[in-house]
Amino acid sequence: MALWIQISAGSNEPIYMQIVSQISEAIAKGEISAGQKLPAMRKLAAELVINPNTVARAYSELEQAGLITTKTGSGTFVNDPKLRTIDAANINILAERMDSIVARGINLGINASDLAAMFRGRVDSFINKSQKREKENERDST
Amino acid sequence: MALWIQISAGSNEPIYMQIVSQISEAIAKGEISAGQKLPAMRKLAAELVINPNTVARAYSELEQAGLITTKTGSGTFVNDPKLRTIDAANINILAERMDSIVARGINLGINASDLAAMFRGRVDSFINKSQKREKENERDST
Amino acid sequence: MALWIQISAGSNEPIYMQIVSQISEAIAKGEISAGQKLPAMRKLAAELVINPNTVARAYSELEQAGLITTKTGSGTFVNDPKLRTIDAANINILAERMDSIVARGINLGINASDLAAMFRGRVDSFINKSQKREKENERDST
Amino acid sequence: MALWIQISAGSNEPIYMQIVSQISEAIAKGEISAGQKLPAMRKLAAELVINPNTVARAYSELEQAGLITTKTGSGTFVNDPKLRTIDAANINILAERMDSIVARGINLGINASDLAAMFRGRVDSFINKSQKREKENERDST
DNA sequence: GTGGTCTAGACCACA
DNA sequence: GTGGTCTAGACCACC
Repeated sequence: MALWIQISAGSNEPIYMQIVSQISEAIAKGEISAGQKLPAMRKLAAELVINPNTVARAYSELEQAGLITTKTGSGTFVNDPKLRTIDAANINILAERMDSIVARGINLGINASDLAAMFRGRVDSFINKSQKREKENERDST
Repeated sequence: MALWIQISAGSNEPIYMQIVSQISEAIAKGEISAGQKLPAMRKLAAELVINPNTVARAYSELEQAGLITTKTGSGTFVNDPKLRTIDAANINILAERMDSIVARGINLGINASDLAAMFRGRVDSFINKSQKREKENERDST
Repeated sequence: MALWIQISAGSNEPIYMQIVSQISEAIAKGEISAGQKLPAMRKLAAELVINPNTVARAYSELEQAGLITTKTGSGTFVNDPKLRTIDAANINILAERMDSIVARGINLGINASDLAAMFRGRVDSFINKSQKREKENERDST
Repeated sequence: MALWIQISAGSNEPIYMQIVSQISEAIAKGEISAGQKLPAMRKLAAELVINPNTVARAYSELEQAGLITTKTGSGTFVNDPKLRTIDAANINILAERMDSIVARGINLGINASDLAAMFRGRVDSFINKSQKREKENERDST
């Protein structure tokens, strides 16, 4: 399995947080199963072209959250996946961020339906990329 | 009109950003109309019990976003929305922020159409508030 | 490469603006090229014997102008000029600044064609410096 | 003679300074001659829709510079017009401001000849407005 | 090491 | 009264 982690340098979200989010959500969704070995920190750092300390911090946060365990000398492994639910708190945060974007768009003079259409477009392009990636992965593993 | 701005000290979002968001949303909703004077920096700072420099920074961001104009010695005023232009750079920034939200939503396990519907809902509630506000203004001025 | 920035304390122009002007002119002339790292805020502040916040403000203005990008923890870098877009708002601001100069020149008694010629001269000298710089860079990299 | 003073609210130059510049240059050019009465401060303030204190400050600066004299109860009068020359200092300031604009334009991606053409355009539009105003003045005085 | 945010308090320029 | 600038110094987050 190739690495699905994508970091965006321009984002406000710190790099280590992007890694934490993506790994923890992948675990929650079952894309990574219990007992599976995560990529070595240095390899991951090399692949993402970031500082190894940054990956170390991400793994450390994940371990503190109880999601993974590092065994010195052999690697880092996924713990028993606790089931996650879409909780109200996360939805609320998302809604607030959406409100902020809506206000910004309206202030820029974009009308309501254009704004919604634009968002729909971003969602679609996101889905398309994901599917493309999945196909590539299938082909790679064949 | 009382002051509607509410800041939460414990939040991850910096104080000046909370002010920026709330004022720009208020402008987008029409709660503050063009030409209206914003509270004086020092007064607002005193009311929110924060440093005047923090308010100054928020106002400065709003000015650079083209939403307000400061006239030294007389105050800070909301710009005419007609003066605002939709330029490519701003659209791109908006698109990036949308992408970030989409990724977050998908990571949370929300499917694509639910996400788009949710956004559409936020836009609609935004518009409804604006229209309600307009009606009240009409009634007040009658 | 030594530090070329020179600030004059007695000037009417605020210090942070002097820094903004000098850096943005240096970028326009190609004296600093895309991807290059600017001096760290605190180091520059120490060298110019001013407060780090003043440098921070200058860098912040440059970032909002789209000329540089700051990456927390690693530094501040000059953007790729190709990423910059010519939008209507910026053109309008430029036009206003030109109008201000024209009025000033006319008030000083300079006639219209002399004024235009003078401006043309400034543009040419600007371009010449850029080209000279490019040639030096070519020779250096040979 | 109508009032030729034009103030621009959006300018960085303070209003009182704009008045000082325009009156002093008008005196230098002989558009206002010695002994002539300047408009009353309150009338000028009303016409320009600004605070009377601002006009008072401008007149006060002009008096301190020895260009005008206020006689309480009768008005403000132009002193003997000292001849002014276009001095090097002013030209240098103008050149610096031009350089700043050139850098900004180049940074925005505008090429050299477009930039010069744009400036030429602003000069022309300035001249046209002046001539139009002169014609109106002629018609008014007929 | 880097930048980001905030405070406290000062002085100035402008209307 | 208004906003604009600058300093000194603190604490935090990130790489």
